[in-house]
Amino acid sequence: MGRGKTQVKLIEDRTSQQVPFSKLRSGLHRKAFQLSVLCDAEIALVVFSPGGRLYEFANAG
Amino acid sequence: MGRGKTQVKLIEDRTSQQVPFSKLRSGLHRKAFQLSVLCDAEIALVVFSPGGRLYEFANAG
DNA sequence: TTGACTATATATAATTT
DNA sequence: TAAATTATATATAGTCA
Repeated sequence: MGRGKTQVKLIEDRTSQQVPFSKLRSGLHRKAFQLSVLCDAEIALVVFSPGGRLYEFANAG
Repeated sequence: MGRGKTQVKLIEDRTSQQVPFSKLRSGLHRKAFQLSVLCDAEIALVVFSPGGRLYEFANAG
């Protein structure tokens, strides 16, 4: 998306991963939230960054 | 998205939830996959539909 | 950097078949 | 009708402050 078309392939450089990781993770979280609200779905989402940091989303349904 | 703007609020009618649920769940899965590949992230995603069906995505990192 | 912008790719609501 | 299409809303890659 955006100005360039992205290949779904590994961004090799760890530093270059950081901004995309942050943006995509945040978008994924938003989508999970929307699905949970719109369709009354229970969702758990767990993401570990390459650096080993944990991010999670969960709703109680 | 699409032709109408969607409110982030519960679709009350269970039948009317079904198509959006299927589309949004599939989009969420795709986004999770993209994040896992692009940024070498480990992700687990668990979704229960209102009907109690389980959908999951996980990558081994 | 971290965040804002914006041009453009993508996702999807409504529609059609 | 379930799948394909299409028009449009949304997400985001690249850019810049």
